[in-house]
Amino acid sequence: MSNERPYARAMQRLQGAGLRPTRQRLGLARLLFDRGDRHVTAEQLHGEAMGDSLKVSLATVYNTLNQFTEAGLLREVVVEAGRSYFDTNTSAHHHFFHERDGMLEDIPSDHVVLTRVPEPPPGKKVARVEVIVRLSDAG
Amino acid sequence: MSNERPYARAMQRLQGAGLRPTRQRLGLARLLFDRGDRHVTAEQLHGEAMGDSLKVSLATVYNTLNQFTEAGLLREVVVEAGRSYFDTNTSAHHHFFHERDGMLEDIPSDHVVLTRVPEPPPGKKVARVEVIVRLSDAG
DNA sequence: TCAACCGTTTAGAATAACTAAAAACTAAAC
DNA sequence: GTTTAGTTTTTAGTTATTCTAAACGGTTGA
Repeated sequence: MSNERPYARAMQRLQGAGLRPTRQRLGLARLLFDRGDRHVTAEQLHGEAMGDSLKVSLATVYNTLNQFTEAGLLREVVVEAGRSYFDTNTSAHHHFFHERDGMLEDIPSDHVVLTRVPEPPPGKKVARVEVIVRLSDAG
Repeated sequence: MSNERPYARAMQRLQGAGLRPTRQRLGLARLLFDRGDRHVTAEQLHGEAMGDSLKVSLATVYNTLNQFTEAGLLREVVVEAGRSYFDTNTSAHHHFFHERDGMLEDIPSDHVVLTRVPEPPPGKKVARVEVIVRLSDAG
């Protein structure tokens, strides 16, 4: 149904977030959100955009990813020094991190149960609890 | 008792890790390990060294932190893009991260209980489970 | 319709964190 | 001491990310 208007969904997302639908943003939004849950780095996304003949600079990719994150369309996940992943799944969930190849993968939410969550210190509140399960090759 | 030989402990640690006890490494080890549990960045530690009139270059601080980490004396914790913390507590434990000022703090281990830990995918094993509780100012 | 204005967006330049390589130095072994 | 092997420093990258100034595009008024 949305074959005729491939940008319709991306457009809606941008409008909902109060971001102007520019060619670059639409293109990136489509790459990000029209392919199911994804975990991308800025570099990767830039590469995909090039391959998709969308002209964007890497800086714009960073700007866009940060704006999307700010707007709540993405979530930034930091697992390794010097590399940020952006996750299209913004609901509460956790991650496997494959140390060998640097891949990030969602953990189905019911597979982690935190029975006890620590009290925040006075004057502070818990913004988010993040669980990262680091995986290595089985011995 | 160790007042007379302030470097004795640091010396032992280095020897245990098979690292030559040079002036820089001894000085840094002392700053790191003789003050209880700490979470430092390379920049911070370099600053402390300077203040302690220990001549070390920033590159050496980075090298040393990485060597100590490799040797199991430290653990690297990544919570924010573009900044690594090194934790002198290498036992299994978790962290509060204060988003406002970028401070990292240990969570007493019995304050987090993971009832269910996810199965690793086939061919993989769990190397480590990391819980980060992000704190913001209470509304 | 056109032009002047003005906030927004973009992309190249700049910055910060970190690493690598080569030369200068130190510690330990003989 | 001299040699050797391991360390530190310096310098020069590299990489991820941010800054900024110029280009864009939409809006208003003529």
